[in-house]
This record gives sequence, structure tokens and C-alpha cells, in this order.
Amino acid sequence: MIQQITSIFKALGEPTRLAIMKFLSIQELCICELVAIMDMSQPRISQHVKVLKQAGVVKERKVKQKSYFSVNPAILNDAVIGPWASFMQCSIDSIPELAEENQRYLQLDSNEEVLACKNGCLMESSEVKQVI
Amino acid sequence: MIQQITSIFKALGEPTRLAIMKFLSIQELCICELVAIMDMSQPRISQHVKVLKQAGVVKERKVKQKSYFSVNPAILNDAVIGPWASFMQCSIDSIPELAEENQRYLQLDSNEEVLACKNGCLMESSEVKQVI
DNA sequence: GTATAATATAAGTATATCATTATATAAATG
DNA sequence: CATTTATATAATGATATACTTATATTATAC
Repeated sequence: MIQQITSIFKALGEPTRLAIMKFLSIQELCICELVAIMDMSQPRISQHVKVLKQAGVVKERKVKQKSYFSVNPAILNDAVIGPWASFMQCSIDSIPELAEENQRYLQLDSNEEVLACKNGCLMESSEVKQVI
Repeated sequence: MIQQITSIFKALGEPTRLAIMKFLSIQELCICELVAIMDMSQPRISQHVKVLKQAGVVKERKVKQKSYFSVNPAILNDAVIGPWASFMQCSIDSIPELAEENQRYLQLDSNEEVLACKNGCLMESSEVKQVI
């Protein structure tokens, strides 16, 4: 789960790839067209497109020896916001990668450093905002 | 615009920061509590929280000498998906950072490399998917 | 089958990000 | 005002990502 989300956000968190996404959202394009638009080397474009493809935000269509890319149509909903919303809304119990962190979270009150830290300002501290 | 989106996606595209976001979504927490939960050094936590804060996805509340952090409540809607949706849905004309790329995009048909590339497979190529 | 075309991969370098250790700042306490 | 507390910053080293150049792959055309 965490890996999927970081993969998507990492892929989109880079200016060149973001620009590529923008153009692919308007029109299906092949590598050579992206090279012309972005005015960058072919390997650079191929590598960035590969990252986008591995993150699942673009799809490939091969015609003869050429590769046409377009954005995953679900990109504005499920493909990007879906995993993010699921992650933020689900119970931490359901996130295996955070099992140890959750154990420590549930036992914050018996943590020595935190107890020491809370002495004196307990009244003002953490309000529970949301319990799912 | 691009800088804002890459800033947000970069901030969220890292496992440690994603985990921090998850815990902050449940409860406001101070640095020492995050240190205990994540079992990481204090500077490491402070640095990651700083990245999240600069991206605008968490907010800070200072009480005495302590800093409490919580997620920006709009994070599931406006703060993350808003800029992303705006970017993907707006006209490219309205994105100053892509002005040069857009010029080349609009003149793809007179690009020699692209013309050469299209000879022979023009029929099968790019279908316009979306024109805004 | 050889040559060309379109894209992908590899290797090397440069840069950016992450993590650690040490130190600095800012606020509160005695 | 010196000391402790809580957090922030700086400096360094380690790792990851990005970019370039060169080469490999894959498919078509001759």
C-alpha cells in the first residue's frame, strides 16, 4: 500500500514527468513526439515514461515499432486519489507496513521520553481529532 | 503551479513522511511523540516534518516550547487533489512553465524528426483524446 | 538477410535527497 | 541568569535519482 502510493507520488513529483503527463492527457503521443515537445534526449524521455508507466499512471499502446502513450483515464480519480484516500481513511491496523509504529503509538503513554516530555504541558497537548 | 504540485507530491512520495501523515491524521502530535512512534532520531523527524509543512500538508501549533503538528484538514480534497486536478484539467496555455513546450507541441507537424517518424504509420497514430 | 527506424537499456557522472552526529536556538524552570 | 527542555539547523557521509553518451533490442523495409 505505502509502496504503491509513494510510487505514484514520486512519479508525479518531478517537473519533467508532470509536463509529460499534461501533454499525454490531451493527446496520445509517441516517444519521438515527446522528444520534440520537451526538447530533451530520447533516453531521458524513455526513462521518465518508464517511471510513469511503472507507477501505473500512463498506459502504452504498441503500433509496429512505435510506442504510443496516454494517461490512465482514471488518473484524476481512482488511480491517484483512490490509494491516497484509502490510505488516509483506513484504520492503521490495516496497514501492515506500520504495524510496529502502531504498537508504539498505542503505547505512547508508557514511553519514558514522551512521559518526560509531557510533564508540565499535559493539559495543553494533543487533542484527538479523528478516530476511524 | 508545477512547483506547488511537485512540492506536494515529493513531500508525500516518501515512506517515512507518508507514515507521519497517517498518524497526524488521527491525532495532533508533537515531535517527541513522532520520534517515539517512528523510532527515529529527532533531527530526522524534524526534517521530514519541515518538508511536509513547506508543502502545506501539515500545520503547526506552538504551545510553550513545544510544536504540535496536524494534517491540513483539506488534504483529502483541495490541498492535494485540487492542484493536481487543476493542473490536469486546465488549458496548457494557462501554464507559464510550459510555454515553450506548448509552442513545440502546436508545431509538431512541422518538426522534421517527427515528420520522418510519422512517415509510414500516420494512419495508425495519435488520436486526439481530449481537447479542452 | 542486411539496413534502417524507434525505442530501450547500460554505464558513468552529476546532483539531489536522506540519515547521522554535533551544535545552535528558544522557551521555561529553578 | 544558569540550566534544562524541546526543537531546529549545520555539516558530513551515504544512498538514490537524474542526465548524458554509448550501445542494444525489436520491428520493419529493402
